[in-house]
Amino acid sequence: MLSKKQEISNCAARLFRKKGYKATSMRDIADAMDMKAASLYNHISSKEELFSELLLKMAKLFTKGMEEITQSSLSTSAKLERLITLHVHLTIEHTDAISLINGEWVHLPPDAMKQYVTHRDDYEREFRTIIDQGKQEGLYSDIDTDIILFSILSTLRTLYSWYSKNREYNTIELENQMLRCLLQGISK
Amino acid sequence: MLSKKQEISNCAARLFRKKGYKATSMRDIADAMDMKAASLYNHISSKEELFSELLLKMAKLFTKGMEEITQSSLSTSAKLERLITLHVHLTIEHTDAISLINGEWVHLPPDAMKQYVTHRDDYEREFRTIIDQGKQEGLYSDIDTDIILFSILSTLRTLYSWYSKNREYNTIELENQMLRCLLQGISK
DNA sequence: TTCGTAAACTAATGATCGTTAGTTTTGTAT
DNA sequence: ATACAAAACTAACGATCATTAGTTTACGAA
Repeated sequence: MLSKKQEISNCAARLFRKKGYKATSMRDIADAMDMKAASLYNHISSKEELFSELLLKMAKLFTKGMEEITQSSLSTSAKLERLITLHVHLTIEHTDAISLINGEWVHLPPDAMKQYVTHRDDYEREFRTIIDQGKQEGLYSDIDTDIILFSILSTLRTLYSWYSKNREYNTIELENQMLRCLLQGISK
Repeated sequence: MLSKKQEISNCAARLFRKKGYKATSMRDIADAMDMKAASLYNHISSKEELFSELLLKMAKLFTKGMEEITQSSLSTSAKLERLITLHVHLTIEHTDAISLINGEWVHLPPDAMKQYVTHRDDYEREFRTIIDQGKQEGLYSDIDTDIILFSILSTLRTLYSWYSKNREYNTIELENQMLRCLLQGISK
């Protein structure tokens, strides 16, 4: 049984994704919850906080996943593979909330924005370190590290969109295809 | 010398990208143009139309580029390469406007939305056809065509973001790196 | 049954939004 | 200089927004 606050949060995530944060009114959320807008404030403190908590929760999940991977004794190539499956899993479990990390994060209030950007920059820096390490080990081609990073991340960050239209896809098979596509490329 | 309307359009694109369509007020645009909001209406007819024209202009540029490629006598692999360089060129020339195609298009009014989605779906269908053709010719691996398409498109559609932080990057070198990254993958 | 609290409601507030009406300024052609 | 149109301005409109205040309802513990 989900708490009412959690229900509201899930509901808001779905609407924020569909209509955007600014275009989603508290009345929209209330309607979807079958309540009046004012009643929402018995459970949440503001629209901004509702939104910030959603995004920061996702940022922390990524940070935590990254920590576990970097602190492991896995090989470099296995670390990169784990990063990819981390994205796949979080996408499947939090499809709506994860959709907000691409564009809607700009609507974060200043304080949450700072925290969010810190999480994001840290994450990208550690991701880049793993790619660089792999290049040093001779695993990867000499394409610009930033381009590799951007290419992989943009695919992983947009996966929610593709997944929403292909929910029946087998999870393990999806992981497998993503790994092949991102690591080996499409050419034979 | 740009027309005032074109100046407003460029200005709006920049603000829509930075703050989002809904969060950008006519007063914001007017401030950036050093005018009063009401004066904008001597040049444009509404905020919605300003936005719709921006997005439909981009959609049509992609449709036109795709037409030229599919109707050419290039080899399948050359067609795919041309598609990638088409994205690179349009990204460089219309960085702000192109940023709107990822998420902000949901704010299009119904009529423009229909046109936009038609352009987009047509484009993706033709893109998919080229990938399938390449697979038949034995050029590409047997990864799910939809996953290949989604992976390439999400990278190309997010290029504007990376390019904004790396404007000094040599265009030809950028194209080259994108081609290698998207076609051959990162593994050695 | 009664009491107390959690959570719903109605109603209203001030702010901001896109847009219009009406007026004044600016610049150009005669 | 005069006339005219383009384009700026001020002021205001009705709508919608997030949020608050005050009130009523629902419900479990005593």
